[in-house]
Amino acid sequence: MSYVEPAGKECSVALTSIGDALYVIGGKWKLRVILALREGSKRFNEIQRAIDGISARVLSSELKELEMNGFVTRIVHTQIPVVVEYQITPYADTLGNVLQALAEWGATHRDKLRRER
Amino acid sequence: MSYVEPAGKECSVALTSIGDALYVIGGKWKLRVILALREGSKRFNEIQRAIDGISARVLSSELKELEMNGFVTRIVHTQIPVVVEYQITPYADTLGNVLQALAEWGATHRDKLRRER
DNA sequence: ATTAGTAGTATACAAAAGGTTAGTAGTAAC
DNA sequence: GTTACTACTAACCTTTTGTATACTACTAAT
Repeated sequence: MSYVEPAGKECSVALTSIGDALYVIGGKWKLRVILALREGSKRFNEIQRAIDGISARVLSSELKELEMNGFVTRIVHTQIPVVVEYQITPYADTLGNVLQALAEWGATHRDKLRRER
Repeated sequence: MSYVEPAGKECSVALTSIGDALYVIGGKWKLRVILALREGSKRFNEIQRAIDGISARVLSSELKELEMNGFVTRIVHTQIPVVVEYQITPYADTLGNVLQALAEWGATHRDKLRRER
């Protein structure tokens, strides 16, 4: 019973990797912001209008985290008034496979739910 | 400025699919439980011992949700004492691509973080 | 002078997620 | 008789996450 399985190591590596991934892109808004910016750079209020239901406070903190994690660049144009532009980075594109796998699985899952009721 | 982009529809479909996926497998423990059961069926306390830090209360609710979503089967052996076995279903295996994409991206992300500091 | 737009921040609150502790009911070993 | 195991559950607490509302400070148009 105090036996440790040999296959456990690879599995736990995968597990922490998955944990890292979900830590960074998990939550209610992160992927929405990334997807909104995939259409092109946007300013703060433009993003807020593009994402239904997000408040300024939450958007602000999401953008900060996304910037910290290297998904988004904040570009300040010192005009009058000051305009701030948010742009996704090439690093955000490395999420392509993840987004595709999630989108595909989510779609088939939704189909399954519809068939079941 | 009140322009609505043509590519918006496909994108929002992907978005809701991703939302559905994260709704079901998101959170701190869901994937851990699934991965723990991938090694083989386990009883309640065995799962709890296999997953470091999960409490009985949380494990219980995670298992209920996983069962509701068709990822896990609950098998009651009416012995003395009553033994309950949890088993993943074939449907849980459809998550293969998602898990792989997440694990791969998470690993490269972690490498990137290590290189940066 | 009022309204609207720029990009947020401050404060307070509500809801959801997760954690801690203790307890149930039964059996079996020491 | 005390401890430990089976599989949980109830009550309560904390942390995280999200919402609502108001506010700053500046400019430009009406």
